[in-house]
Amino acid sequence: MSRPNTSLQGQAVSHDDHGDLEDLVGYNLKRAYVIVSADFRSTLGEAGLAPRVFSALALIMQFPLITQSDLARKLGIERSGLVAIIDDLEGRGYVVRQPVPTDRRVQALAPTEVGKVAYQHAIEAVRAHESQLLSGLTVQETQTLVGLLKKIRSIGD
Amino acid sequence: MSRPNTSLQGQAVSHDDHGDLEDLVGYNLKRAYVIVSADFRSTLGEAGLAPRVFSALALIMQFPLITQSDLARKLGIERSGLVAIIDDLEGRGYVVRQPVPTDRRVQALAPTEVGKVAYQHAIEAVRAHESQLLSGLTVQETQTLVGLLKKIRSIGD
DNA sequence: TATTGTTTGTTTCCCAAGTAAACAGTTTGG
DNA sequence: CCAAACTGTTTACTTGGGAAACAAACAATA
Repeated sequence: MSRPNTSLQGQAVSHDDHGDLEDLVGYNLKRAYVIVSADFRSTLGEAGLAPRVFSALALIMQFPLITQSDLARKLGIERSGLVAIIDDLEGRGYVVRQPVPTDRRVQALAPTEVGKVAYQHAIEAVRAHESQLLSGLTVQETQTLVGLLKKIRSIGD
Repeated sequence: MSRPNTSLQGQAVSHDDHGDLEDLVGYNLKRAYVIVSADFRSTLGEAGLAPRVFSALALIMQFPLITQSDLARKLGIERSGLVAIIDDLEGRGYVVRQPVPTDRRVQALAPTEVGKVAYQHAIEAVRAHESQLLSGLTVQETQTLVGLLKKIRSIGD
């Protein structure tokens, strides 16, 4: 309980007082995420795609005819939550739900032509804004950051 | 529109197809945050402090007698949102709202003795779990990560 | 064939986190 | 002194997401 530090890494803990929170990965992760996602929203504007809708569209572009269940798995959310996202995309005419003859339970998700060009515009805008937001970081630093984040992501199988 | 890349950094974009999302900082940030915050919640358990409540407590420990407005500013949330958080902490007996004679609008936040020991236990548990969750990263890498995240945080003034 | 178990998309209900707007009480600056 | 600004708070709203239930469809096995 009051044993100071028996961690694997024997991290020195450096117990000054710039505050405990500043050393926690989770806290910094959240604060940084808030900033980046706010930038994302302002990029795609008022009636633009929400982050999760954009992510879904991106994965549909990458894996055309993917199933809703598979997509939910890739996104790390529940199938039930995906319904509204696909409704959104279908409502914009970016995606269609196509019946699959070989398995009448599933509906494959296919991007429309409109969806394709809309996505291209979106991804360009997002990339541009993101690289401008992160202009305080070198390309090296950004790559390092992404690499480390992926390393964390890989923990979750 | 179809201009490939006019970004400040001239990042090579490497347009293979491992998917656009994987290169976006925002996406990786979010996915990583989900994992770390899930770990946080499992650390503090069912009836434990929510992340934001923990953060508030940590800042109250660091800045005793801080004002609710100041705390909200430090946390980057609205004053209105902080009310429920302080209600939570006060309900647990970890914190008290103390009237301040010199300014009768404000109520200074002070940790109780119970709050202090509860916080010590919590921060130790959080640190232990976090360093175990991130045992796939070297100490160096973790420090680098935190440094880069702080750099992003510093963008938001 | 009939039955049992599983998967898919969906609906409905719920919850957590956070913002925006309004408000009364209280400073504070011109 | 009075208007402007600030404090904590309530209420209503939005967003992102999970849990449970369900009918339709499929798979496997008796």
